[in-house]
Amino acid sequence: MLSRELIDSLFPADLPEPAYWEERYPPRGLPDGALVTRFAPSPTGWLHIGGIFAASINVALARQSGGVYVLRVEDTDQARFHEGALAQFEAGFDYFGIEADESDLGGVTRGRYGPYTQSARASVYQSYVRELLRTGKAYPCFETPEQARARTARQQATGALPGYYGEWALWRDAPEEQVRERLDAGDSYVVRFRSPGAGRRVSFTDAIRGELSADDNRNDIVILKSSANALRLPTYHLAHAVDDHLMRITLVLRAEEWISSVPLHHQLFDALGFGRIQYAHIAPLMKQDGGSRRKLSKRKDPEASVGFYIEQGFPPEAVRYYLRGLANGRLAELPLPEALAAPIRLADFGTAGPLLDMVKLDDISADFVSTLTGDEIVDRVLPWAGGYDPDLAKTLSAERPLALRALSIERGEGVANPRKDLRKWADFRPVYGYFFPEIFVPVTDPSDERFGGLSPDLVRALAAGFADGYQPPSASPEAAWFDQIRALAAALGFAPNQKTYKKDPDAYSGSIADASAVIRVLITGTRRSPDLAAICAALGADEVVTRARAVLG
RNA sequence: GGCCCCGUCGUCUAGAGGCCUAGGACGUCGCCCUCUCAAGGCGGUAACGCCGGUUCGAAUCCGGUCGGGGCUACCA
Repeated sequence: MLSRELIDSLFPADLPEPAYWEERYPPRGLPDGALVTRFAPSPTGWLHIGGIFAASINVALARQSGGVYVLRVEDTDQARFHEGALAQFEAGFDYFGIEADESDLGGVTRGRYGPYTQSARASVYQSYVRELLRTGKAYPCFETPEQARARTARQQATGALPGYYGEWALWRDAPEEQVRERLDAGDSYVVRFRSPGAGRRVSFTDAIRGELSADDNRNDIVILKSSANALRLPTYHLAHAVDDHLMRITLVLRAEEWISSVPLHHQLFDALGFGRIQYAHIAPLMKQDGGSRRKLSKRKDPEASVGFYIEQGFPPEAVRYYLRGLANGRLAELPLPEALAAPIRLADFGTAGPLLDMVKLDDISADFVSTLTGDEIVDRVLPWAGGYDPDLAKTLSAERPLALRALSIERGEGVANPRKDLRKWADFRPVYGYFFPEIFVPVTDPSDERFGGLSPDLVRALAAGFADGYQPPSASPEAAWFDQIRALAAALGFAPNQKTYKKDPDAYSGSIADASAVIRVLITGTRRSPDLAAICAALGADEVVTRARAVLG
């Protein structure tokens, strides 16, 4: 064992003892059953949608049990730190309404267990590393990265298990003189954990998966990164043990890729003298890729990034509802408000990774939007457009009454079967844009394919006839308004209905549906729209006639 | 290579030995409604990865196998 004097010389003289931290971060004294949870992302870019998934579960678990939800930033990897990631985290959490009880986000520390950013807690970890060194449960290791690579290569070549253990662990029991020599030479070192693992099997309980077992860890993993770094930070494993213990977390819910590390983490907690914490490992969100499925990847899949949902303007309620249903299948069968209010149960989690189904999300989203009033929709589209479609934002705020008229067609109060044509705010322009003269692009070419292949002459005749004799919808029923199109179509040789047309296609110019499609395209620029009479009422007679004439040149 | 996790319709899942000729939802297909959509109504399609075993009886238990995913970093 290395001398106390040598070990202490490795750290600042004023570095606190572990007892200091224990006192500074006392047990929370919460009632039994109150869960203290956390979500701990790394600031390496946009938050992954899986992060929102995990964060929402953590908040729900904390809130429903009367506990606390902590947001911790794990920035121990300085090389991968991404400028702006923190702001994007904030934007993401904000969008989805996920608010931490304790965090550093926004530049303000809320909570008395902070700081909640690992790079700001370097001395906390160091106190514990020094303690581990003093008690011989850790040791300095001077193996260089090149040597480590060579070691791994040799292990692979000989079929040995990779890692730093047994005969490969050259610095595990190095004599003090040797250590001192390298230190004097100014060589950098890392600190490794002296694993007590003896190659036995261990078993443990996962809150979601139940009883699990594995080979015990016997690898002397690195716990404190190279002394060559200006800021000496720990690796994930040590940081996890120290932070989750000191922040008095009671449930560590994380992705299943960490299951393999549980034996190691137990060793670490034991060596540190910490009580073990309950783990719950959730399956990652997956993506279909050819014949197989893989983890959703931020690099390859746009829908993996939280930014995607914000840019597209998916209502957060819909996304949260969908995600909640993925967490607990039972909740997917409940109506949205009930599902969002119902408790999440760890035991109800599936253990296989679900595929993210964007079609299903669209369906949920369309359902949700159909329950909103026109005012609510405008209030949501406006801020979205402010960021992603400035022209639309301008138009919308100038023409709010028109927008409300547009959004009252076949939706809103008293409508038994509301339209479900809006899934996300980016849909607004393609679906409702034609209501606004400022952003509407008239159809001027009579042979435009949107007219369905009708002859240009017929298109012009329809347009002229409609414009010339145009009767705006009055108090009269919509059916009566449509009569003018019927009459016009009949005069131009269109069949009065589909059935008649189908019986003898050659006898007609087309069916009433074809004629009406032309009017529709003239007025809206698209073959898909709500009731024509209602649209024309919203637009006003002048605009309708102008649009109809656009194709006459 | 070693170890770990996972495996019911295309997707999310219900199912904890007989209630299962496997249920629901989304998708998809057909029909109805209809001036086009979006919907809505009705109906259909479609799954227990495979092989053994235990049992009177297995999607459910056991073993194996195949497939997918993960860990095996001074990344988390």
